[in-house]
Amino acid sequence: MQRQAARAGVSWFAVEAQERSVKAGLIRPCSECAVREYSVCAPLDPAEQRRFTQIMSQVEATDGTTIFSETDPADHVFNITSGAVKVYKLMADGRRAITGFLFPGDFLGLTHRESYAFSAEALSATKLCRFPREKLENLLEEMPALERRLLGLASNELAAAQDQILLLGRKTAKERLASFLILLSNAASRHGRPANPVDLPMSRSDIADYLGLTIETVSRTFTQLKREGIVQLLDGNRVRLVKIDRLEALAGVA
Amino acid sequence: MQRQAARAGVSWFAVEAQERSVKAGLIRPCSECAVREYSVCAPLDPAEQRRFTQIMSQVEATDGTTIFSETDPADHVFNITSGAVKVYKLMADGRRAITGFLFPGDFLGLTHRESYAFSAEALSATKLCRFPREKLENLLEEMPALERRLLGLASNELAAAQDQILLLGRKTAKERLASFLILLSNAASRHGRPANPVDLPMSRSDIADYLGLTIETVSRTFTQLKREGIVQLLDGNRVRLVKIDRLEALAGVA
DNA sequence: CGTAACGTTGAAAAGTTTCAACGGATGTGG
DNA sequence: CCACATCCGTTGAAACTTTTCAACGTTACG
Repeated sequence: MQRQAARAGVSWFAVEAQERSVKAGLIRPCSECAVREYSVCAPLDPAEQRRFTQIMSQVEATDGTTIFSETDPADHVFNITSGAVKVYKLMADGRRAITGFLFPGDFLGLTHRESYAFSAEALSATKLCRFPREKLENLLEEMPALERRLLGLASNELAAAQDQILLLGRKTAKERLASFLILLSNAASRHGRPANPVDLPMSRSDIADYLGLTIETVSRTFTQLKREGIVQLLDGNRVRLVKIDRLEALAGVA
Repeated sequence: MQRQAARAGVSWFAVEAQERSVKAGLIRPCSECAVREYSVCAPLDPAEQRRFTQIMSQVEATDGTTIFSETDPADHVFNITSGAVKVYKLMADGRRAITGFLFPGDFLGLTHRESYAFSAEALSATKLCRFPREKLENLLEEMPALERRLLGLASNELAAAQDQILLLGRKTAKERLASFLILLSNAASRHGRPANPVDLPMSRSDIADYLGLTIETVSRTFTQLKREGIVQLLDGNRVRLVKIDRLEALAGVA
């Protein structure tokens, strides 16, 4: 009856991220923030890009730092510059579902609600660009191209969420893990990192809460894939995908 | 190993929905389409609303009609006028996950991809307003207020998807059904329909594929809730929520 | 009125979880 | 520098929830 609650201690302390307000004269080129690098403001002209970067400040979070909690007022939108972030929802008894992992270039906190309905925590040392929501919305009124871009990002997130719903609703543990490894591999190559020995910056507990399983099942399924020669577990939390076709078949070509 | 495949025959035949192209002189007031009624074009002035309705045509679908399939090119966006729609994804072996149920006022098919990555099927007699995607996008360039509205809708959909991820990843069968009944009840009242004897326009099979369960488990869980006096099963596929506080507790106040 | 589709119920089977123990890595304090 | 505690991942065995297989009753419909 009582399902497993999150075992990892959850960091509830407030954000302690360093904040360095960016003076007009000190704004680094856009590549400092992920905004240009990942073509978020590609549709903008230089003057617009400048206005965009002027309302932003930079924030840092170390491993385990809570960036915001579900109940916090949704005052800011973030764009990840470096590092990795997990996004999750909690139940009253501590059960947790990780709804996604975010990497450089991804937006975080886009919502039209009073409060974020989810929490975000850094997986590793992470840098983010932070935009006051109100100022961003004012800017969007003048820059429809940027708004279109955000709408596109939101629709991609929605497609990813639907894939996750299929995974959680209908896939076996083995299929879930296979899907996860392929997802991570694709995300890595999309961000210019090695796709094959894929890096797992998150713990088994995080993987379990992402796949709707327990850490034991995740562990057992890893060893199962290993025994079948489908993957190799390397040190440094990396996994070599040996039989990618087998993995893809298991994942249902996700 | 082999999980249950969808048992219901899936309609793969092409859309046979009647299409009545709307001549300029014949455009009914916006209330005919859900656009004004649900304030989609509230931010628009009358002239803009008129342009908006001019690119739209009306489509009807009967119970079980496939509106589009996952592989279809994403040429149109729909807005539901009346009826109900289920949105789902299929695996190669027929396993199915219903990612959502849509009701009048909801948008359908908003994506920035080549093809819809999901299928949509009418649950009952349904009327939709159909917008050619290209024309809609052209219009959006001139009407940023409408775009902001769509972004808001997308972010709501995303929040709903995350709730569903928590449900599928971490809730028990009983909690899932409780969450589902409360969700339907809230959706009904939001659309001006009775909230308490809540109407279930979908089959047990649909509910099962939405909750990541089997039809048998859904059925057993219904009788369990009935035995505990939490709900009453009425005829006409309606359910009376007797102990709403118990239901909400089970759902985790979703 | 018969047939098919849908929903319910029972019993056995399966997959996953829970409980428990162990090993390795990491970090801290004596 | 080592003893010790802690955290994380792995593995085993039992327990449990849900699924699978099967049968039956009801409803809808030709």
